[in-house]
Amino acid sequence: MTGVDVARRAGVSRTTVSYILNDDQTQSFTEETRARVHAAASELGYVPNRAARALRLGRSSTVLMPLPGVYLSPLWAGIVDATARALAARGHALVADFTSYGSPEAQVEAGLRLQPAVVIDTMAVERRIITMFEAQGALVLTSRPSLAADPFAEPGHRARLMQVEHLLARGRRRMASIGVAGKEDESRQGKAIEKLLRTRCRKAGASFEAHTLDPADPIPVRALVAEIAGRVDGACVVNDHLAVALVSACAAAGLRVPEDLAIVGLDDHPIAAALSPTLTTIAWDLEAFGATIAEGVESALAGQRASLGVEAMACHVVERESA
Amino acid sequence: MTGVDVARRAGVSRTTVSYILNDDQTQSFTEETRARVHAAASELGYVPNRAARALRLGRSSTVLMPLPGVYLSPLWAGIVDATARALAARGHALVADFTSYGSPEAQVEAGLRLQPAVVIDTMAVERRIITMFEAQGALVLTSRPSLAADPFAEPGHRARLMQVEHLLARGRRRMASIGVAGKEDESRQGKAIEKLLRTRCRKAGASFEAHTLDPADPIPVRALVAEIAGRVDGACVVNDHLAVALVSACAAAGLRVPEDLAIVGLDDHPIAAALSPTLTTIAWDLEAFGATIAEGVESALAGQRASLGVEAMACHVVERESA
DNA sequence: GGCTAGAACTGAAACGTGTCAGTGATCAGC
DNA sequence: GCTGATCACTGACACGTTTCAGTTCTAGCC
Repeated sequence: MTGVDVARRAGVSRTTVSYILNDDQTQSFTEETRARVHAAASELGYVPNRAARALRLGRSSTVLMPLPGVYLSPLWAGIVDATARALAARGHALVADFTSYGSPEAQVEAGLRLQPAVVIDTMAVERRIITMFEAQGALVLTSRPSLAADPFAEPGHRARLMQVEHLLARGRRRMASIGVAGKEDESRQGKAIEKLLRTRCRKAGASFEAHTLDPADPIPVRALVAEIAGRVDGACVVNDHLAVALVSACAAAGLRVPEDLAIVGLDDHPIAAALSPTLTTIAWDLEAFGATIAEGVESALAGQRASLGVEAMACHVVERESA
Repeated sequence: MTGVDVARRAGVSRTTVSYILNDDQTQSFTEETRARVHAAASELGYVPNRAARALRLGRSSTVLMPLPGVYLSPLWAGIVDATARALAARGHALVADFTSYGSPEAQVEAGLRLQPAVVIDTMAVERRIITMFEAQGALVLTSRPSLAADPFAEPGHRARLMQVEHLLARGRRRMASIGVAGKEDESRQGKAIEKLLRTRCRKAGASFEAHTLDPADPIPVRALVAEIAGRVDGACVVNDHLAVALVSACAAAGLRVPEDLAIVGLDDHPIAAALSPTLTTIAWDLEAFGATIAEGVESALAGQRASLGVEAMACHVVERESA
């Protein structure tokens, strides 16, 4: 089923078919011709050949999202899900590459093999990878500039603050923030968030302490529980993965949740709802985020150097048993 | 950088470049010409245009793996990771589609938009979706036939059996199997596995009972713990998600793990290692699996109706604190 | 020397699009 | 009644690749 078949069926030239199906505004056709072409196309189940179109236009309709190493988090799966649907509605195909090819070079090579029209930089990957994509001539849509402009618009900050607000509203006044001991980028972010939360606690007359942990190792989590038991009554944790480990360590240490220690997680990981006690957490509203990315892709393709407005990523408290 | 540039630089025709770079066995060239062409290609950093090649060949080099709704499991991320790397080594690009488009129709439409050379049926999606891909003319590589031929070669069976063996070896003689209340396909599999485990327990002189749960709801997990407390001393759970919920419910009920109840999970979810007590589980060896899929893709493209030998997916016990 | 076989290479035609540069009508304006 | 503009539509080319069907040249054979 090609454009020729549609043209023959509608009794027009292939050129006409192309103009009409692409809704070219510079051309004019009678309403009757338009209808005939559309009818013929849908009767024949015509779908434009992707390869031919890409060849002619010099770019594919593929949008690439490199995300190596973040697959542990259902949050990212949710982001990808929402983005893919928003892009699909506009005729683009999102390819999320979670694969860990080993080296950044291999990652970029594998990504470039798809010859994507746009590469989305979600800040989840090393900056170096993005730079390499740009060096190879890929069109990159980034969220970094807007973050630099106003770091506190960053969703991570708002979500963590929401945790503290929830704990304060529940009467907790001896607060701890628990993060992961991460890479440079993350820990810089971590410092900024810590400062934000500390300020908020001080304003509320609450004490505040910050801790960082290696999420792969349960031993420090247990040590932390022993350390803060009795001293702290509210903990906001950087993600649900770590929060689950914390809840579990509390149970093992005989610390009651939420009576002795209220715990709020982040991301609404599916396991959070299955835990005993069930985990109170912050969930993301991803639909709007996906739509924002799709818009960014459109304007990037239109030639404007657009950046992502991640401010659009809202969140809300999911109140369960742990806080 | 096109084939024309390479040809000009090497002083040969475009045709020659194509034959040599594709290593066409039906043509002959002097070693010297071959070397010149390869040199020119690498000096210019020539990469064949994917769209042009797809247009000419009538198929892309994209391999699609539809996986809607399984993103909760890091297991699948691991499978995709291994498969993508194996395929990348052979010049294919794997696209794993985790997106939940709502309807199977939308899923298939989005998948077809990529015009993949091969669609991989991993049994994670509804059979109906696969049928629709086939109806649209896609080349489907399936693992179902081989399973039908010998269901007990299926990895799920071997892994569950391994759980029971581990518990038996630890002296447990009052066994429970805990699965999820799932869809038709899964529950049929569930019955087969249940039978297998029951037989094994009987042979060892151990008691056996089977339970199924809704993984999204913690209440039945707690009810189950209350029910089996004191009666059962070993539990093998269908996945780590549910196993984490179980460990957590035991702690809340005051049941000691592993002393009162030993628990073995499945999949080696990253949270399993962070729990208190850490979760003993079964981990998959995914590298070989990825290679098997890549081979299947090659032979499917070569025209042989190949099926996947999922028997290649081996597994092993990861012994931690819970059993 | 004439003939064939093969080696080494090339010209040209597709694959299905998008789009520029037309073409023949019709129509308003003077 | 001519001109120029507008409408409705089309012919033909280009995108970069693969591959069929040659073409030239050399070597081997009787």
